[in-house]
Amino acid sequence: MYSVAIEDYLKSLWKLGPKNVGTQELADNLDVTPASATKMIQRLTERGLVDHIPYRGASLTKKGELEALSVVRRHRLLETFLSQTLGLGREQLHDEAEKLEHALSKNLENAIADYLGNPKRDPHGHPIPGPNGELYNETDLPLSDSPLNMSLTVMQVPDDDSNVLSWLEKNGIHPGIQLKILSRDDFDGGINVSINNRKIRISSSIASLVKISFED
Amino acid sequence: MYSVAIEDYLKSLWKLGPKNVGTQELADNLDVTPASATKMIQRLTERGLVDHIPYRGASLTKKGELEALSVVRRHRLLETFLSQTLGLGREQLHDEAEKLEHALSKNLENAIADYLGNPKRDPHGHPIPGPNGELYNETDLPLSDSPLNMSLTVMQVPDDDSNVLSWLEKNGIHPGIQLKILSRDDFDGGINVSINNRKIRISSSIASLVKISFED
DNA sequence: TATAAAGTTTAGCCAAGGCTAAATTCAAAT
DNA sequence: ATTTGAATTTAGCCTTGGCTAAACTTTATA
Repeated sequence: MYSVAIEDYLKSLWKLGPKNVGTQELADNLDVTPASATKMIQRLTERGLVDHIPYRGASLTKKGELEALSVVRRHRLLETFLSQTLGLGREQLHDEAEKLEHALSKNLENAIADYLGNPKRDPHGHPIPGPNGELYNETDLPLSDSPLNMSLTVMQVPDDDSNVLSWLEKNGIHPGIQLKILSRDDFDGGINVSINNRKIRISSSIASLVKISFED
Repeated sequence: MYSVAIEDYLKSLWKLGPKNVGTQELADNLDVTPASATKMIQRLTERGLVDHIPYRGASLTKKGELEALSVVRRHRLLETFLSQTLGLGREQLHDEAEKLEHALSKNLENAIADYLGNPKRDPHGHPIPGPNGELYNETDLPLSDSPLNMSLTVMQVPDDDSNVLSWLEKNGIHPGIQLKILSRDDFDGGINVSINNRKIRISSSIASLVKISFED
């Protein structure tokens, strides 16, 4: 239905939203020039996928959002599928799914969802939109500003930075793992956590990318 | 590396080869106009993927053939993978693999081959080229001109005609099945075969698409 | 052998999606 | 209030891969 490029633009707008997204920010995210982004925004606007106020930014229409969620669903189902079947590591999943997501038919999407038992999260803990774009209420919080000395469960890690992912994996941090924040460095925001009686220091930039919940 | 269009042209040239392929035949196979095919043949020739003598036809160079075999390998590995994991029917596999094959990285190709144990044939019985384009000697013969009253093993069915495939499936004909030709209609070439004590008539056009061997 | 038909190529057009350079608009700071 | 700089848009170009219509080869037929 939609081209690879259009799907990529919608996905980026969704990731950067729901606020109005600037041309520069979008262009950076897609690795194109601002001029290219402007042109595409105009095309998407014509197709009713995007609302655009010149010089003010762009945001997805309902139609555009649904299409974006469909891409995100395919992406996350693929990650889950590749993880379960081939046992790919979390740091490999994103790039592969990024390519395959545009070539996944509705049929195959359904077959995979079925095979996996309609999972609610992918291997990074990111919620998988339902077949009609349903996305359940997100309540996970950044590890960076969670309270000390509570038992926390890691719920989400980033999916698109394989360096960060490799570091997290090496230190045993992934969805499902329990940890406790022992102390916080007031200057740089870094935290000391304990995982299975090991102590690890996590920089604030990484900690802000890890989401936790208080449940276990 | 190569675009979807280029990969499709190489694959078609490979399927229609190894003889010189006419512009019309190629265009028909790809559902484009002859003029478009001509232009692409010229581009492929410039890239050293194709040899072209104007008005006489085109054929793959060694480089082009290797690239084509790489696409075919991805296609057949994907068919095998989707069949094994998701249990898709033979008549669904081709179209899905057709889309995904262009988005499959070398890494994923290897992971899938590994997972499957480096299979030599796909679910239609078609040989899967090796990672460097190795294709083992093809000795299977068309069912249409096989001898009567011998125990034959079905080795290959077509992959790209879901109607034919559905008919074959409905009649229990797929790779691995044993059958015997009871008689042949001298006028239209249709044959009467017995499969598990059932008698079935197979038209000559379908019989020419089914390949058999004498081994069991 | 001359001509018609079939197949192929060329010419010129189009849309998508990039780019650079120049013009425009908005916002921030004098 | 003006100016300056950053962000955005426009203008114009490029490549890819389609298309149609017209020209050109080759092959088949009369």
